[in-house]
Amino acid sequence: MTRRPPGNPPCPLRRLPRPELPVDTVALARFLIGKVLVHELPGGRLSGRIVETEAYPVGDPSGHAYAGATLRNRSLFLEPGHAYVYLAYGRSYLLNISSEPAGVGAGVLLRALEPLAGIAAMTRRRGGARLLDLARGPGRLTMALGIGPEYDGADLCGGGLLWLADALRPPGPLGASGRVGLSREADRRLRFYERGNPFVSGPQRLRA
DNA sequence: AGTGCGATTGACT
DNA sequence: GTCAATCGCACTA
Repeated sequence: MTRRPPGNPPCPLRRLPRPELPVDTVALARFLIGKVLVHELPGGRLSGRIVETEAYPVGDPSGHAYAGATLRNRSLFLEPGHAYVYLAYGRSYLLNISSEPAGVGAGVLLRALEPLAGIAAMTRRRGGARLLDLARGPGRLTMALGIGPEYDGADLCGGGLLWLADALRPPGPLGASGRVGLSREADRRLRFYERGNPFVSGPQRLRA
């Protein structure tokens, strides 16, 4: 290992500018695999490599924007790269990244991260969970990185504390499967993941 | 004002 | 593998 001068970040991370994000929902879901989600906190940086996503495109009856904009889902109608955070089952906050042009409601759910920076802090936030379980699952991911409802509507391409970085290395081959936990549209292959990555969530039958 | 229901998780058989 | 916890939101009356 090469020694670096103190104070330098161990890895160079490049912020993803909005023009580089695919506007199309499914394209964005595939694009995000391998990219890095970063949360800057006073205690240090928390980050993880995105290894699993799900697309909720326009016209999808399972999508939260399907019935039109409401106070809850309005973040899905923002330009690509905004956060849509909502509470599921009264206990877990789930993070989506909006897609499609402004005024069109669609997004991509982040389902799992491979932890990179701040692993000790993430482990504390997750109550001492094992490394493999730190951010494996959409609710676990937000708990590990300290992402809550205060980030609903935040611009991840806008210079804030929560942001997207380019991949440190190219992702391996992508797998595709049906989405997890849906009663409707379960057959559509809108879940994407890095094949063989142990940090991917989901039932075994969906791993393939 | 009341009701039903999740894009889940962790504990338990 | 099964199952209950938990609460904001959308919808009905």
